[in-house]
Amino acid sequence: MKIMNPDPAPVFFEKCAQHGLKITPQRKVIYQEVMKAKDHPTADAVYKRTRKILSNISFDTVYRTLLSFTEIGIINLVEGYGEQKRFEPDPAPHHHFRCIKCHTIFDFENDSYDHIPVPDEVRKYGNVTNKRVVLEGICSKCSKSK
Amino acid sequence: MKIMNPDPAPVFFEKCAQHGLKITPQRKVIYQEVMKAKDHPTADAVYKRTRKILSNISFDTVYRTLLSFTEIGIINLVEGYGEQKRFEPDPAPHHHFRCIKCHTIFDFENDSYDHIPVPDEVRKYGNVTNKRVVLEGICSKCSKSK
DNA sequence: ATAATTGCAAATTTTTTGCACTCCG
DNA sequence: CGGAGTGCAAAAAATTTGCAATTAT
Repeated sequence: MKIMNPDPAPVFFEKCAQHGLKITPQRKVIYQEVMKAKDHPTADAVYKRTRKILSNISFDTVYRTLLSFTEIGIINLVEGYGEQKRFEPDPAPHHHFRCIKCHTIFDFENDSYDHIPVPDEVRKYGNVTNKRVVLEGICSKCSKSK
Repeated sequence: MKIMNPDPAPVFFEKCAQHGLKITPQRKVIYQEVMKAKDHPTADAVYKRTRKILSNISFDTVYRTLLSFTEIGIINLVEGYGEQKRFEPDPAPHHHFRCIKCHTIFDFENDSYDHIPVPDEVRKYGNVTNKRVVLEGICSKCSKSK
């Protein structure tokens, strides 16, 4: 027998319980689909993927659920330049190379970047919970197609 | 006699000439206003400021002009999370502390951040033209108002 | 002269809000 | 049962596109 919709990881249930979010079939599917993503999907992309499983789920539910997940720290938002929101399912610390033409974000890991010190000066602004190095430039694909 | 609208800095004329952008009164005013900004204004904010000088300028002109300026490198876009675009008039290399609650961006300079090396691994993605460290957290104002 | 730019308007796209119905706890 | 969550719909906000009149080179 094939398992069609295995339950999400325990962390999902924990986080939801911690923050008083109810477990619904929609949320389970959205969680699975967004965590499965290798890219940085938009809400619309997640919506399209979830529809293959829950054919009558609404975009609003997906959109609001992704925002909820972001609030409780299950996923994150990644930086863009005023385009659509993009979600980051990967919780491991990592850094970004962003193409300024096509807006693709390439993830990479770098131990020394992870450990850059927070300047004292910044402490006055607030409490740093996240560090990321953003490198920008033109990706190889875009520099070819000219 | 009072100088009402002094000409923009020479770099403005140079950059425009370099990229074939024509010098128009609108562009001169938009340039002056955006460069004067101490914050990271939205197009709408720049529009409101330019209207005080050119009372009949349209939002579209401001919006498109800011995008043009971004393309030719007079100003930059700063990273956000899918909100409105925000423009960065400061050309000096600097880094950002972003409040994840109110989305305020605090600029800071840091020499060692400026000089972090680009990992070899990243070269395969494309050519890096810009480096920025983005620190995220909750700003002191937001952590008070709770 | 002529090609770029502007202003206006409309069309898209993205995000937010309201509300009745449903369902989880 | 009661409040949180969903789906539908509409509203609001932001961005993009088309075009005729204007203007810089």
